Amino acid sequence: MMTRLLARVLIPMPLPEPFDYAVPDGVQVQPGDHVIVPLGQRSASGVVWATAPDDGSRTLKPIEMVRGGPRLEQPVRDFIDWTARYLVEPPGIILRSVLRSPAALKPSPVETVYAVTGQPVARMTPARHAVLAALEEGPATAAELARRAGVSASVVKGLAQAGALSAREIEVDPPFQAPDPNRPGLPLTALQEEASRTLRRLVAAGGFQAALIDGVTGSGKTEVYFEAIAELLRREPDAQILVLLPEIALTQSVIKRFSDRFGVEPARWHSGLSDKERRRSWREAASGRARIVMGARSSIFLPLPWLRMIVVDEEHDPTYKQDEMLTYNARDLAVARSKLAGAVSILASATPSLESLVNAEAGRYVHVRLPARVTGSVLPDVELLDLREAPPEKGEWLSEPLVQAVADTLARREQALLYLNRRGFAPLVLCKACGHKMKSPEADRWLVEHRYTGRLVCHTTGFSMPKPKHCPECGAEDSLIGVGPGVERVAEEAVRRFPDARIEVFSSDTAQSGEDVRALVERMESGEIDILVGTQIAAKGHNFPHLTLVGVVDADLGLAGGDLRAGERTYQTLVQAAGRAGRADKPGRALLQTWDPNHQALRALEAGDRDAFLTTERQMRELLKLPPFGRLAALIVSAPDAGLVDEACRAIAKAAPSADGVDVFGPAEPPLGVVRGRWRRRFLVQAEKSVDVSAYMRAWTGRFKTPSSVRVTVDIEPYSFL
DNA sequence: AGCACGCCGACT
DNA sequence: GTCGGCGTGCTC
Repeated sequence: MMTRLLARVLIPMPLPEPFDYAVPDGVQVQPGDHVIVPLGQRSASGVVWATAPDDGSRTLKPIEMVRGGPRLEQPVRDFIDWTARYLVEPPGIILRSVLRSPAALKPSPVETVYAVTGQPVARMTPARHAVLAALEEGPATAAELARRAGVSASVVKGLAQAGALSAREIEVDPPFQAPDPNRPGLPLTALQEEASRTLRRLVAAGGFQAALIDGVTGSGKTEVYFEAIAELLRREPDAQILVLLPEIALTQSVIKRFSDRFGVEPARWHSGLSDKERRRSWREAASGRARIVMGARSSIFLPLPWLRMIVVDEEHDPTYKQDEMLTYNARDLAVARSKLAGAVSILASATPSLESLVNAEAGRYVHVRLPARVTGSVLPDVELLDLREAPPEKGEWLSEPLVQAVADTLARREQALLYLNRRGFAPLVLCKACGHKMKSPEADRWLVEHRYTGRLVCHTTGFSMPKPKHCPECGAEDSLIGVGPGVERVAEEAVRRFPDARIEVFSSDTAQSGEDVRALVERMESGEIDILVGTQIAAKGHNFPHLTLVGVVDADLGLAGGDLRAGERTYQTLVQAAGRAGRADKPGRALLQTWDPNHQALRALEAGDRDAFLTTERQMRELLKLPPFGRLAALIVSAPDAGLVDEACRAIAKAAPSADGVDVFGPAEPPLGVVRGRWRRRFLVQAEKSVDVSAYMRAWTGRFKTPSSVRVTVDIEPYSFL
């Protein structure tokens, strides 16, 4: 008597748990298999999570069919389960993040390509000749050859029939080549060699290990973790390695360095991939054939069955934290995933997060320090410019000492960067007649004036409108004026001050694609630009050999506000911006304009004393039991009107479980009180380190019900909270 | 997430 | 009289 089986199937939808289905006779399924199952009135795709004997106590619908495609292996399924619990989400939501390319479950489509056989052609015609000439560029499909030769595809077929061409089936999405760990890398300095030896030992030890590479900009962190990758590939040629990078703009240079070191292109993964690239990367990753994947934060969800190492480059970068759709921090998930898979985690940064530093100090992470710059040049001199002593003219933003420093730099035929983390022309537009402030219709935010496009733009929602001629409040004509500086206005001032200099603006508005960024970076490298006025995007990872002066227009920006990490983030950004100056053989200078020259973060930067800054920052967090010395979570409630959200919040507040070592604050109005027509409120949960906040949030969200128009989301370890 | 069911307003 | 709005609930 054969015992019947049931399969627990996880469906990529917000269902609370996997659903049970009968396994039909003669059908074989294993955990990880992709299946089609009936769900209500329709069919859904899902993944077998477990199988068990079916005792027949319930009538189950049968599995409709087993699909092919790379099975989701145990470590991947464990990661999905763990992440769902940690983020307080239904597991199906995490599965949906993993199955980002449904087309990749099918094998790659094939196409027929033709190559010359060398056999002489009996009847040569001009058309046939053209095709043979076109083949000098290499084998191609009939359609492609016909296009190249300007003839019809039947000429190609005819040549194949005559034996002059051979036909071969190839995969449209070809596998990635295996990287070669034994190619010589760049020569390492003694310090890099020592760091790389530490990491190689870590790899050799096997199992879960975490390391923090803590090295100043230009110290060669990349080369050091490349050696750890090489060591792993020498030991386990089938191992998979995931390299997380903060954003696409940066991946170009790192990918190039990777290709130079390992002789092949890595698989790539980010939101900008075409369907075809996405399908190829996903399939190759999931099948285990792609050894190296380099990608943005969402690649933490790729199904990598033989994952042995995760590198998180620029681990402190706030873009690892995603706040839309699913709220997660890819860096935290990376460490957890390594632990589950018995893999190595390598976090790298010039300005590590306090969380990682504390982990390193406590011995949970191996601390690898790289103090020197590879090129031998030192970090720039950092000087604070006290704006109280030398205030700029009204309506201007560059103080006299900064202007003088730029002039000196230009006189030496070197380059200057003016850094201001504000896009557009002016961050606020108000009516000089009535004082009305132009606000976004969908969010409680100021509209930013963009003069290049002549529009007012909301940087939160993307809303934009032409700048109106009349004030919408009082009707006064031409009364709307931009207040405060953005990069466009600073560039305008720079043009006024330095009419002969070649000045360009570098922001996400002027460089929208990776292509634009590359072109701008090239112009800067080749010396076609004298003064670059840039936002955050200009402060990251580019190597400009002739850049010797960085002027930070507003070093105070970002120090205000109730963000826990504001000081840390400002410090990190300023170190990065300052680190742009003087990379090759020329020493650099960084001038920071500030109204508050006694601020700790700025003083520490001026003294080049990271430890002093970190020590006070650390003490503050320890005292207040904030991360990493305590835990935080937020509960965000939103609804289409204010009354509804307040009513829901009253019920939610009442449902908060009381627990030892847990304090609940709120509801408060978050910085973005209204987003896309939805009113928002936020509860903040502060707990002791030993408390499982995810479990607490799960218990809480299970204890109230809200109408369908009210949305409740959980944010574990929120980044900004006010 | 989808999809059905259900209970109230303006239409051939 | 019905068509259709979207609020509520269920899907193994």
